[in-house]
Amino acid sequence: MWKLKRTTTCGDLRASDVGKTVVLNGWVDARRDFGSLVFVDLRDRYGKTQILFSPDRDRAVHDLAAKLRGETVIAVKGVVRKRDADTINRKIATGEIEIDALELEVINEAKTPPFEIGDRVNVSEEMRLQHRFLDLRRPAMQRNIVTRHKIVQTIREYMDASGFIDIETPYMVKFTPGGARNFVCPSRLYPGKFFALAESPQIFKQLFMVSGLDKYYQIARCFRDEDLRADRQMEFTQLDIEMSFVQREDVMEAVEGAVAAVWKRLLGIDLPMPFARMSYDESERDYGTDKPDLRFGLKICDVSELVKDAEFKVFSETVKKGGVVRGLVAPGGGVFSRKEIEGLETYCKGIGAKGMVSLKIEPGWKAGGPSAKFFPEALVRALVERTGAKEGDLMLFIADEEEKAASVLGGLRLALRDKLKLVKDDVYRFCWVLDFPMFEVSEEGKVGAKHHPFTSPMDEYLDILEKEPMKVRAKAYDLVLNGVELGGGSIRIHQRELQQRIFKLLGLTEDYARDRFGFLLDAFEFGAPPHGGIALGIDRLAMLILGLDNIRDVITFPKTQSTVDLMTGAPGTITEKMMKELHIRVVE
RNA sequence: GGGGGUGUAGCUCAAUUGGCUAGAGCGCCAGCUUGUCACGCUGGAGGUUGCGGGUUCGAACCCCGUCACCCUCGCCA
Repeated sequence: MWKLKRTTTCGDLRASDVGKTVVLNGWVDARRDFGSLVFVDLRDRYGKTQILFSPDRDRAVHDLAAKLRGETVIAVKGVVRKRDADTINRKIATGEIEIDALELEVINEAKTPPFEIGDRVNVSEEMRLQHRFLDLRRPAMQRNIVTRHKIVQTIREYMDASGFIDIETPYMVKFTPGGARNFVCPSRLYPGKFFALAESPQIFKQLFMVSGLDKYYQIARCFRDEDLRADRQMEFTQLDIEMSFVQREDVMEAVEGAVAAVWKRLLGIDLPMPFARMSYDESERDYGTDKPDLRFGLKICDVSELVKDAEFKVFSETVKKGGVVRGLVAPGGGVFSRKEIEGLETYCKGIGAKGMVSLKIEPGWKAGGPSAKFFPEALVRALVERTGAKEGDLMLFIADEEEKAASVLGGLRLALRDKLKLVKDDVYRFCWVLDFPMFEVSEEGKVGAKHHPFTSPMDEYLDILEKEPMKVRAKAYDLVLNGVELGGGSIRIHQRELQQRIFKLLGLTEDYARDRFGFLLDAFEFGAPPHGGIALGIDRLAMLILGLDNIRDVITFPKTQSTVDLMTGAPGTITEKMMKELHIRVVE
């Protein structure tokens, strides 16, 4: 039990509080010992306050303070005192005052921490995750957590004000095929049967619409047993939304409002509305991806038509075989060394390219580089005109089948963004990507849903659904920010017959579809309204607002890339007894 | 499962072509210090160079294997 309970925090006191007797609680951030005078910076979530321990005031208190170590939890009672003009610390909010200590209580001593608690030292992430409770004591991490709180708070206020209601859905659900792998939970009551952790609240929120609850939202945790990335954790948080009697513009408008409210509150920025819109085809063609980074140019150009009869066989043969030749311009890339250009080609090969052709633009429509001799002046002139290249630039071309050329150039475009430092901080370019294909073909040739199987096809494609499924476009939309997919959604199917047609196209037998989704199909027969929604990644949103490149810094206890919690050691084994009770056995 | 990067003191890093007792800053310990605020000064302790094996007169450095962390492809409807 400790005696001195705080009357204020370490971030509150100002010159106007001079003369007050206060009690502060907190952690020793630093101690500066002058033999006689001892200064202690006391820290809590709200800030830092300097405490002065003078031997003239109380010898015993001073001597105790001289022995304080970093991170010890203490309580100090003292008088707020104005600092002399030349000893004011402009770097901290409480820098005009200090506490003249009368009493000191050591509440809990601390061992020397494995790393310094502060923002100025770079500590390896491994070390931080192992001692996350100390890492979270650092001001930078506290700022991330508070920002995340403010984002969620702003969203909740906005959603409530817009008539949305926060409704919870189960996390323990029935396994659903397709999509992300589920985590599975055995139950002692059902041998051989398993719950699954929800990969998303998708079906439940659709059923809310059937129930007439309309305008649903939830800040929901989702669980997916897939490999991790810088922007992916096995459990993550979504802003999940579903609305009835809407078309896609209605959903997009609602999301834009919520996002704009967040940007206004957190960054003071008025986002231009509505956000940019782009079709999936346009995005793939111009940016080589379905999540374009619009903060810089470097659009991809198709030059197939210009080179189809060229002497340069790599180009002409590719076009004759039905492929394409596309390229982009690296501004000022004429100065790249041969090694740098080779580096770019290696990068392209790493993401699936057969090769990369580069042409420097030299004075007088001349081309430079190893392949230059194959490019007569007229062709160079045409290429330059088509791509908009200028003297001193470097044109980079990929010849391949269309999809491959697009994706390689999409990657190359981002590599050039980083290499040439083409984007500034604090620029936010939102974009909706629309008109996604309904289906995609996996490597094994299986037809799968591009978004998910509940997405509605666009009306004009209903007739060719079975005949030419790959031509069908969906009423789906993705929200993209600076090349990061923030979220996606769609107008859903609300008729049993259409839903069954889609299941069938995806290769689900009627029996299987009924077993897994029977309740949904049934629901559609009891008066299902047209509805649609979206889900946005809250972790990614927080990451982008904070200018971070890693989702783990906005999650309190994240897993490593190998899905391990370095602090708790999870996952761990369970006892034989538990396994028996759960009717499960480990098989090698 | 594939590709790439990293691993040296408590922490962050250095160590020339394979060659001196493996160093520095911070932190830690002791002492000095009445206006510091990343205090300063003096001294000190601290190393299985991730782990295992190999090559060599000699390995932090080269080779093989392995582990951990990071980035990435596949995967993430």
